[in-house]
Amino acid sequence: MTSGRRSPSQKTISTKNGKRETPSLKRPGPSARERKEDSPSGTTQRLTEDLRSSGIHPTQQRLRVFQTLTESKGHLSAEEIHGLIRSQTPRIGLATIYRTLHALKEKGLVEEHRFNDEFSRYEAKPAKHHDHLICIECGKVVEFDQPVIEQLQVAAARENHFTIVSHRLEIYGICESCQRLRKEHDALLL
Amino acid sequence: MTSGRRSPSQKTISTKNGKRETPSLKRPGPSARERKEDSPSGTTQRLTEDLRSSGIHPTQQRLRVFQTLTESKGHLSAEEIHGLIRSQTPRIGLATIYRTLHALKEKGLVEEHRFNDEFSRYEAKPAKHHDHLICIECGKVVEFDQPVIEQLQVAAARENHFTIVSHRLEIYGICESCQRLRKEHDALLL
DNA sequence: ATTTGTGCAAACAGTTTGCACCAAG
DNA sequence: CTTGGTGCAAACTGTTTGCACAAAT
Repeated sequence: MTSGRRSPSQKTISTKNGKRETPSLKRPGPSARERKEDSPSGTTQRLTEDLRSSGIHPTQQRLRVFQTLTESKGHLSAEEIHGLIRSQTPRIGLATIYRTLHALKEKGLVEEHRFNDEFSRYEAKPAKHHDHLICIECGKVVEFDQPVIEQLQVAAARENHFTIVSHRLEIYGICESCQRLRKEHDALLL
Repeated sequence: MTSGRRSPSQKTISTKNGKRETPSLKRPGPSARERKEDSPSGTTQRLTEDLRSSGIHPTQQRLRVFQTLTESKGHLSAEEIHGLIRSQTPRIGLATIYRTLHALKEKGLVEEHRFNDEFSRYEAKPAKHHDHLICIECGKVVEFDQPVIEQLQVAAARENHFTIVSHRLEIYGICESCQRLRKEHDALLL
């Protein structure tokens, strides 16, 4: 009971509505390739180049996904990314988001996280590795890094004859504002 | 394409077979409460007590789940637990496994893990916290503990004004035998 | 008789896939 | 024309839930 599965979408969209009625209104603009949209000028170019040099053909959609991840510095779910992009470019499929994320992840351009036991969240891979502090009340995620951890893991791995590929340290706790909320709440009960 | 989703069950059992045909063969034995089965003598008693003192009414099924987790020291998925129990006690539902795991987790008797990005795996909560070393080739999990990590996380949390509740450190790498396999494989290519 | 737990099947939610169509070389 | 990418809907998979029945008090 009270199984709190915070879901990004409230309900499954009843898949019974538009059954390929008008496959026409696909491309409103012109060639649709040189459009820079309304993003900060040079940024798009750089991202495009990043994709290309990673062997990912930079289509509009892929660029949008990558861009969304780099701009909003948070840890977004696939559906959140979908929603954000959709608000500007209506016709993009969730499947494309997933396919793109898969490719980006494979090429090392994004990282996938599964905090607590929720669905996957993605972030553009940062220059230097960092770990996460997650609030179990509100879900807030704070990044931090502790270079010493790197050495510790080497020791642990060596003892067990493992070759390290990566690591993941997540600290679960209660953030400052939630602590405050708790205190207020407790005060009311006394 | 090569989307490696290692699944504990190959296929969904086509839910079209037994539609409540014979709700009879439920309880083969006698009162079915005092049965110790074939487990090491005193063990069952202790586990029963553990459950009871945690406020979980110790039914046959719950006991079985808990017992399976404590005996097989590994990190089992719900379906694996189901399979193991089923081989001795045919009629137990997967839903019961999940409900029990949920209860056990809530009471702090088991821990849930989601290594890599697979399904959940469970382990009986050990006396002292430990972390995991996971082989990305074969999925083997080795436990280790690094008491120093405890201090580091305290520091990281304090800086960010978090109250620590728990942490999770997973190191992904390649285990000894898989390293050997790789070398052999590489040798063949030269 | 009341309460609690269970098995089963159906529902869910996140993710993946099959396919017809679109877009670029 | 060929190749690869996309949108859509359907399939899949791990997990949860509704419900009728069973077990224990």
